[in-house]
Amino acid sequence: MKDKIAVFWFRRDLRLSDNSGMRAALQSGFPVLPIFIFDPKILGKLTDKYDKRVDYIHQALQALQEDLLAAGGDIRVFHAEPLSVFAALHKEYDIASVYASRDYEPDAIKRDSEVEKSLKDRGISFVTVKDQVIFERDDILKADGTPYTVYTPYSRKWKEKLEDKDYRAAIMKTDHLLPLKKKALPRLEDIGFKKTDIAFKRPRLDATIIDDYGENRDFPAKDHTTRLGIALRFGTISVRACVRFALKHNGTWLNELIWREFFMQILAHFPKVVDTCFKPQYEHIKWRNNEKEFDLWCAGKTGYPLVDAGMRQLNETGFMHNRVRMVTASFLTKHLLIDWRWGEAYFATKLLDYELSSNNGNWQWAAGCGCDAAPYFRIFNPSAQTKKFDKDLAYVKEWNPDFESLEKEPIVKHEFARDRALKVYKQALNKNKES
DNA sequence: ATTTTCTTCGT
DNA sequence: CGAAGAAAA
Repeated sequence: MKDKIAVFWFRRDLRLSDNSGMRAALQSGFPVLPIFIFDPKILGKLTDKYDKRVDYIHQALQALQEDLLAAGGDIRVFHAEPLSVFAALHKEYDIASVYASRDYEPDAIKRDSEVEKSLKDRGISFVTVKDQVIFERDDILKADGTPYTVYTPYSRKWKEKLEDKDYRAAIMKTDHLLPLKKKALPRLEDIGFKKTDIAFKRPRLDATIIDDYGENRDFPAKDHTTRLGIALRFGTISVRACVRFALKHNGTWLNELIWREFFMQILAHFPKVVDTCFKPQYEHIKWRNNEKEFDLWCAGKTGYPLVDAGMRQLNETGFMHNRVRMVTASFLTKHLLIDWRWGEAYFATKLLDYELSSNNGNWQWAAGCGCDAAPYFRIFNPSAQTKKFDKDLAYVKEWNPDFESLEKEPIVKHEFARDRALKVYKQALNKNKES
C-alpha cells in the first residue's frame, strides 16, 4: 500500500521561503513532492531559442533545488503537458491533493481549471492559494461590489485595507518534504533552449536603491531602479517581503507595487483587455501601421535620441528604464500612429520582466485607450523629455552613441506628428459620439 | 505618468 | 517682453 502524499506545483513562485502555496502543502500533513513543469504549449510560443527568461527559470530552479536538498527533499522537473504529468504521477503515487499558488492570467486560469477537472476525476483535490499578490481579484472592490478602474481610489482602498497579516511572511517548517533520490534537472537543451548570458542572482531588497527611489527613479542614466520586475514575475522574491520593505523604506515604491496589483485585477476582471481597448471608442482610431516605421522604431532608428536609446537598451539587455518605456510607447502610438498592440507584442518578446497585466495596462495607458489612461492629448515631446530627464545626455550616449548622425533626419517632425495624432484621435472619438 | 498656448502681471 | 500660472489640447 502506497502512502498518501501531497504535490506542490511550482509555477510563478520559484522560491522556498515565504511561499504561501508551499506552506499550505506542507501543512496538509502529507509528505510533499515538489514539482515544476516546463509546458511545451508556453515554450512553443517563444521563437528565439536563446530566451533569457527560460534560462532564468532554469537557473532559479537550480537554486530552488539547492534549498530543497538542504531541507531534505528534492524537486522533480518535467517537460510535458501538465495533464499528462499528473496522469503519470497518479500512477506512481497515491496523491491526496495538488497545491499551487494562484495565477491570474487568462491562459493560466484555463489551464488550471482543466487540471482541476482532470484531478477531480481521479479523486484528487486541487488547492490554489493566494501568493503572487497582497490583494487579488475580489479583495479590493468598490462599495457597490464592482472593481475599481481608476488607480488613485484603488490605491487608497488598498492601503486602508492592508493589515499586518496581509504581508506577514509565510513561515513554514520544511520537515514534511517527501524524501527523494537526488536527480539532476533537465538541461536547457533538453527542453529545446540554449544557454544565454543571463546570470541568476538571488534577489535582494536594496536600501541604497529603495530609500531614495522617489527622487531618482525618473532619471534613466542613474539606473536607480530596483530591477525586481523579473523576480516578481517568476516569484523568486515574495511580494510580501517587498511590501514589508516598502512600508519601512519608501512610499513611492509601495505605489509601484500597488500599480502591479491594480493591473492584475484589471486583467482578471476584464480579460478582454488582452487584445481590445479598455475604452471601446478607441477601437475607431485609424492606425497608420506603417511597417517600415515600425521596424525603425524596433531597431532604435527613429532619429529621436532618447527613443532610440531606449529601444537599443531593450534590444541589447532585455530591460528598459521605465521613464523611457513611457517615452517610446507614446512615440509609437502617437507620433507614428501604430497600434499599441504591435508595441505591446514587441515588448513582450524582449522584456525579461515581461508581465502580461502590466505590459498591457501600461501600453493601453500610453495609447490613451486604457482604464485611467493618459488622456489622448497627452503627447510626450521626446526632446522635452530628454531635457527633463537626461539633461546631459548620459543615457542617450550610453545606449545610442551615434545619435548625432541619426538626429538630423528624424522619422517624422514632432510638431507635425503631434498635430496629426490629435486629429486622428479626435476623429475616432467623435465618431463614437455620432453613432 | 504632458505639452502647448493663452493670459496676466510685472518690469 | 519674459516669467508664471491657467487653460486647452
